[in-house]
Amino acid sequence: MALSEQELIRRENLQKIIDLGINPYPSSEYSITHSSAEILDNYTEEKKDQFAEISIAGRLMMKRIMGKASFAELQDSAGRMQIYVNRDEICSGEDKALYNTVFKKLLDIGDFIGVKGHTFTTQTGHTTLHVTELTVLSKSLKPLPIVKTDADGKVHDAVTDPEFRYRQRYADLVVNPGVKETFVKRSKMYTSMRSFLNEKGYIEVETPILQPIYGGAAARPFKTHHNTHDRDLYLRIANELYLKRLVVGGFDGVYEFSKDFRNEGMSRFHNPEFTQIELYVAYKDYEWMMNLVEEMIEKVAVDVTGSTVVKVGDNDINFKRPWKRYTMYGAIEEFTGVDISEMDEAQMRDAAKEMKVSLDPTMARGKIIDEIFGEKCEPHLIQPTFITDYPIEMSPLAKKHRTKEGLVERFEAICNGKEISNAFSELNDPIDQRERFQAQLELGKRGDDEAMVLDEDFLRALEYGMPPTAGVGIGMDRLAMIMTNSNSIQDVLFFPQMKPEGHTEEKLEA
RNA sequence: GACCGGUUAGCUCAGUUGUUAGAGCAACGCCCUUUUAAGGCGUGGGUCCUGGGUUCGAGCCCCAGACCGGUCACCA
Repeated sequence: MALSEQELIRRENLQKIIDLGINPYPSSEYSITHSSAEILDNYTEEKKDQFAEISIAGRLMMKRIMGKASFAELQDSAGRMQIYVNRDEICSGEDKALYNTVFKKLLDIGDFIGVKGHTFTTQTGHTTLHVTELTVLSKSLKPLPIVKTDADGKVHDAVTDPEFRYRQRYADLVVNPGVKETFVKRSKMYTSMRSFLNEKGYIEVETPILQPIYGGAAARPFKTHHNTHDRDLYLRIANELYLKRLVVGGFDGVYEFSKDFRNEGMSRFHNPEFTQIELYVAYKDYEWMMNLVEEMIEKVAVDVTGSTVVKVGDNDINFKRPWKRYTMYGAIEEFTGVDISEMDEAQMRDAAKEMKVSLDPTMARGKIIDEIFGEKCEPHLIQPTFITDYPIEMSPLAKKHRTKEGLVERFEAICNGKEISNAFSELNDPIDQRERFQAQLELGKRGDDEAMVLDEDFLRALEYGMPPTAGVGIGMDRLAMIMTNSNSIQDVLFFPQMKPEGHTEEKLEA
């Protein structure tokens, strides 16, 4: 790629810095006493002494040069603050090159510098670092987009092109205010859940991502090959079956933040790799798990946003316990006025037709129920809501309902019209489990490429005996979308999957 | 996968009825010692996504393709 005019000038500036005997990429530690935020939040005229000899480091993001003195803005990981650079103070001797040449001409927006000095308040009332010593820490060769924020806080020329933002997240993070905050919140979600679960004594574990048999969900996998054993392996679509093996082994509470991979379509709710937390607790059931999920996510909301009420688009979503609960049939009756619980497949088809829900002729009873629910109920469930008691056909890993024929002990948590969580009383009857797998195999033979595969080793584990267990999976990306008011999964993933850029492809082939 | 929209300077965007490509910021030069979307004067910078076509002439019209987004379909 040909370099732009500005890139050429930056390379020339780099060489000129070297020619002046300054290392543009020094290796020694630069000692920082404060972050920009620590200064801005704590400085007052009375505490001047505490801020008399301090240092900060970061990117130069703006220069306002006024002859022999200048203002500039330095951005560090905590924010941005103004610095004041005076020629005769950073160049106390005769040689004024550091100011006249290096600072004024050779330093560009995006360069990392470190500055030492004292804090003061300008005539216009802005806390500013008065620089007495300036060190070049790293030269930037590529111009960053310029985004400005005015006195009213209005952002001008924000980089909005999603392609730029997702492909060059590093630049998006530097220039767009608020992007970093999204990811800090995402991180806090993890911290919040970890502390919640650790306090209860559950153990965080790691299980294989490369699996000989993919299981625990219905999805198409990514396939890869292990040369040493000369066999195909799959990237996990879920870690459910491995965590249950650990429950068999005697861990009564295990969880894992699991990066899972599904070789399927992409949308603003789907990325080929995504993250779930899965948790399994022995001697519990799905009723117990509902209470735990409520409690945990309410805490997450408070830890991440400071409130149980989270603004998402036009909605205020309230995670305060208790959440609304419907059975699946109950939800359908609530939103359509039709009780389908006693209907056979043919009656259900008619009912669906009446509701203008379009069905595939191959759909069986369970699938029809799911279709009606997905069409008529799910989009209306904005506030966090539990839906319980799913048809058995769609839940091959869940225990049969203790009283209701044809259903399983399963719940999903729905929020903002989307599933965020899925849980069961886990099926621990090895004979029933084998039959369910076999039913899935039949589906597979009929061409369902998402049907589950029979996992003999998992069945062997179940045959040793697994205690009654409640299990849950929570979609971390979708929860992050809600907690950060993001409209797309790409906004809560640092590096969402993208098709390759044309010119980088050529380089790979060369 | 289908439909719709987008792609012009480093960034944000104009570009009329087809005839020499525009602005702001950024960059470069000069001035300026408390400015803050700093300011003043001046200058340079373009594969108009790619490839074909129509035309005397295409950023603009036509065809094909690439990438991005949205909606739908698919999808636990």
